[in-house]
Amino acid sequence: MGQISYRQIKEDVRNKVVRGVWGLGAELPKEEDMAADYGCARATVNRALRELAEEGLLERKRKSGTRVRHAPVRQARFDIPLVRREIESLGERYTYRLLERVELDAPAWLCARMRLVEPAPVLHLRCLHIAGDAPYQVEDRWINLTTISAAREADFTTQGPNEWLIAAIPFSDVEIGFSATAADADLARDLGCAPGDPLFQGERSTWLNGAPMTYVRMVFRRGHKMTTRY
Amino acid sequence: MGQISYRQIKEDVRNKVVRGVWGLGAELPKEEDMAADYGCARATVNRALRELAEEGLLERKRKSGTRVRHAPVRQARFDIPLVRREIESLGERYTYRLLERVELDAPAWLCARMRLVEPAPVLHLRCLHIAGDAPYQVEDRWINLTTISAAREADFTTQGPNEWLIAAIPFSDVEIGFSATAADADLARDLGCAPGDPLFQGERSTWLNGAPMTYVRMVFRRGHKMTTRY
DNA sequence: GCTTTTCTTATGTCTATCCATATAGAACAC
DNA sequence: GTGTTCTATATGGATAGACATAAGAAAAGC
Repeated sequence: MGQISYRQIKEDVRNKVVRGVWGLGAELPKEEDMAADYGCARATVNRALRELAEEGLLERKRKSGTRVRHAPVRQARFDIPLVRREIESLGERYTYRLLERVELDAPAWLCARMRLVEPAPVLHLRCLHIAGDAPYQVEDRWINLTTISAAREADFTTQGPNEWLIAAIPFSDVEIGFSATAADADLARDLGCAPGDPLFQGERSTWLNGAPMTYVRMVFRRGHKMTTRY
Repeated sequence: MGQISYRQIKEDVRNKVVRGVWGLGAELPKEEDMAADYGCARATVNRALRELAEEGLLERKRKSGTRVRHAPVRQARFDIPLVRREIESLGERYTYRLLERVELDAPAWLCARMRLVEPAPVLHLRCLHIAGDAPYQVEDRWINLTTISAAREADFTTQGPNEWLIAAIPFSDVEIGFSATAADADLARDLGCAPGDPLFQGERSTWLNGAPMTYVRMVFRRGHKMTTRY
C-alpha cells in the first residue's frame, strides 16, 4: 500500500459530492481531520481541496471552512488553438490566403475597442484560412503600427498575422469575446455562404502593459461550434 | 522584508517573459537554481511554475526542464453564471416565464445528443428569462425522466429548471458548446427580433456517471456577446 | 441593546527533506 | 548505422512543522 495521492483525495471528494454524501452547501471536515482520516499530511489534503475550489466545485474561506458550492461548475475553459492547428487536427489540409492589406488611421470604433486615446496608424489585414477546399475562417486583423512598427515590413502573404504575432510580439492583457453576426456581402463571398447567414465570431484585443497591440475579429464558416467538456 | 511568495515569483516570471528576457521557447533555469536565486525553497518556485504552466504560459517536462510555450495563452476561461444573476448584475429586474411544458419520448436528435441508446421519456420545457422589460434568453430544456423522475412533480412555473436542477441534481460530466443560429419564427416572437436574425446560443449536456441527465439550449437576445479578460 | 476589542481557529503559505518517476542522452550491443 | 539499456537529472509529489492571516465568535465596554 503506497501513499495516498492528492489526486485520489480529489476523486474521493468529487464522488462524495456527486453521490450526495455531501450535499450542496454542506460543510466539509477541516483539513486536519481529513488528513487524519486519509492518513496523510495536511498539505496533501490542502492541495486536493485547493484545486477542487479552483475548478469551481468547492468554496473555501479562512476560519469558516470548506463547503460545496451552491452552484457548482461556474466556469468553462476553452482551448483557443491556432487556426492552422485546428484545421490540421481535423485531418484537413491547411491553406492560407491574404485577401487585403492596407495601412490607414484607426477609425473611431477601433480606437474605442483598443482603448486608443488618439488616432494611430494601423495595418489592416483581411485573411482567409482554408480547410481542404472549403473556407474555414476569415481573419480581420488590425495591428497598431505605433507599438508594432515591425509589422510594416513583415510579409503576410504566406504566413498568417496570428502566427507572426505569436512568435514575435509579447502581450500582457487580453480581452476575448464571442458572439453571433450576420454575413455581409464580403463574408458571404469569402466564406461561401448566403448574405444574412448567422455566423459565429470571436474577437480578441491584446495590450502590452496598457499599450494597445492588436485587435482581431475571427468569423467562422457557417455551422461552426466551439465546444469543451469536462 | 518578508519572505518571497509564490505570487511574486509568478509575477516576476511573467514579466521576464513579457519583456523578452526569456523569449518564446526559451528554457528557464531549473527549479533548484531559481530557488537559490530567489532565496526561497524549491517548493515555492515549484508552485509558481506549476501554476504558470497550468495557465498556459510555460511548458514543463520532467528531466528536460521548463520552457516558455511557443504559443502562449492557449485557453480562455468563461464564467457561466445563472441567468438570473447575470441579469441582476446588469442592474436589471429579472423575470421568469414558462412558455411550454410537455412530456414526450426523446426524438432521435436528442438521443444522439445525450448519448441515449434507446428512446426515453423526457420532459421538454421552454422558458423565457427577461431582463427589465426585454426578453434576454430562451431556455430550451430537456430533462431525462428516467434518471430525474422528480422533475415530473417539480413546479417550473415560478422557478427556472436551471435553478431547480442545480439545487437538486448532481452531475459528473459536462459538454458545452457555443455557436450561432438563425432565429426561427418562435425565437423571433419570444426574443422580439426578426426571423433569420443571427443569435448567439449555448448548449450544455450533463451526465451523472454516464447516465444522461439533461440537455439545454440557451438562445440569447440579439447582439449578446460572451466576454472574458485576463 | 449596540459597538468594539480580543480570542480562537481554519485555511494560506513557506521551509526542509524525502522519495518517485519520466526521460534525455550516454554507453553499449548488434 | 541502428536499436537497446543504463544512468544522471529535472520535475512530481509527499511529509512534518512552523508561522501568517482572515474572519467568526465571544467577551468587554458603552
